[in-house]
Amino acid sequence: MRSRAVPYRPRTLAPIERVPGLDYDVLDDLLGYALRRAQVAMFLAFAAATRGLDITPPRFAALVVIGANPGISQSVLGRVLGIARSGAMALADWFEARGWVERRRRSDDGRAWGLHLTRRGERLIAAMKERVRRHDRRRAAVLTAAERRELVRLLEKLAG
Amino acid sequence: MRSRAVPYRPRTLAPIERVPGLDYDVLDDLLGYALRRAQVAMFLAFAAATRGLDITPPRFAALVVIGANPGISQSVLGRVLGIARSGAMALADWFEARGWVERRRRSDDGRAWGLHLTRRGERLIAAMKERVRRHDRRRAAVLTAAERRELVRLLEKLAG
DNA sequence: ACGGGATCGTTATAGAACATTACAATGTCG
DNA sequence: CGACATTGTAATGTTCTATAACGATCCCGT
Repeated sequence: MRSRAVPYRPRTLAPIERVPGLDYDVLDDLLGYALRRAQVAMFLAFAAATRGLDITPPRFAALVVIGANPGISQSVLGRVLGIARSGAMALADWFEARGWVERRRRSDDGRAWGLHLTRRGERLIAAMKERVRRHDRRRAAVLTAAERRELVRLLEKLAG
Repeated sequence: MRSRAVPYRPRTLAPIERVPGLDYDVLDDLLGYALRRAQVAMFLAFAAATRGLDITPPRFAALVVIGANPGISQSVLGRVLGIARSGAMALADWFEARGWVERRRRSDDGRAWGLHLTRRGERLIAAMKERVRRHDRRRAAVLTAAERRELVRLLEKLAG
């Protein structure tokens, strides 16, 4: 059995409960674990912001990136999201089926498609961006503005 | 089509590339996105620490919690990990098949099983904890000790 | 003591998100 | 021109997880 190519992405809406009286041992000592718990919390905010839209964080990120970089290829999109080409293609298909994105031939490369938002996709993502940002801010409101800035700085330093 | 019960867990070893010249738009403004990138970075450290052991973060967390709380029930384990009972059971099965964990009847509750590490499981998790902690520290070494403490504090505040 | 409702483990089923592999078409560069 | 890389695509398989249902057991109000 090959050692698998591993999972660690919140696939659930269930928060990670802090069960009173339970010993978390070394977990409380790991940055990775603290990150995961915070990420799940922020994910709940994201889910609230996009409720009923059938949007996931990767889908959201993809739409934003396509909108900000019209004509981007599926390969590059995959690299940005950290997924394989085939996955990026599935995303593009899904968007296209909904009429949010269209593929146009590129003059500079006969192999690649250029991805573009449709008018409808643009309207949608504009509204979504606002809602996601608002919820993100609201959830982060347990932090002061200075704390929030510091947190972002540390996270980016960590992400390298 | 029902709105799905959503994904956002790093399932891949591929880092989220920072493609030069690309516009990330609102993503750079979202705490959720910064968290995700940092989490992927820490996940790489975890994967390095457990290479070849067929261990994932949820599996690791489960073993640690079982070790620190002998006799814990599958339901509570599920709540701690943020997964459904059925998933916690699958985990327990997997551990048991490997001889790392055993189920014992509990005197106080005829329905529940108590989960316990076997001798072998104890040895394994002890070694694993050390390796994971070491890799976590090493990856976090881009931060000063004070920064690391502050980061953990902010993350826990955010996780609520 | 009893009866209704909650909780535990379990099983079965379904679905999403991926990776991997292979292929043809196109690009690049010696 | 020819070797080699890269693009999109299709097919396949794995893993994680949820959901729903079930019997057994517990708990609590009457």
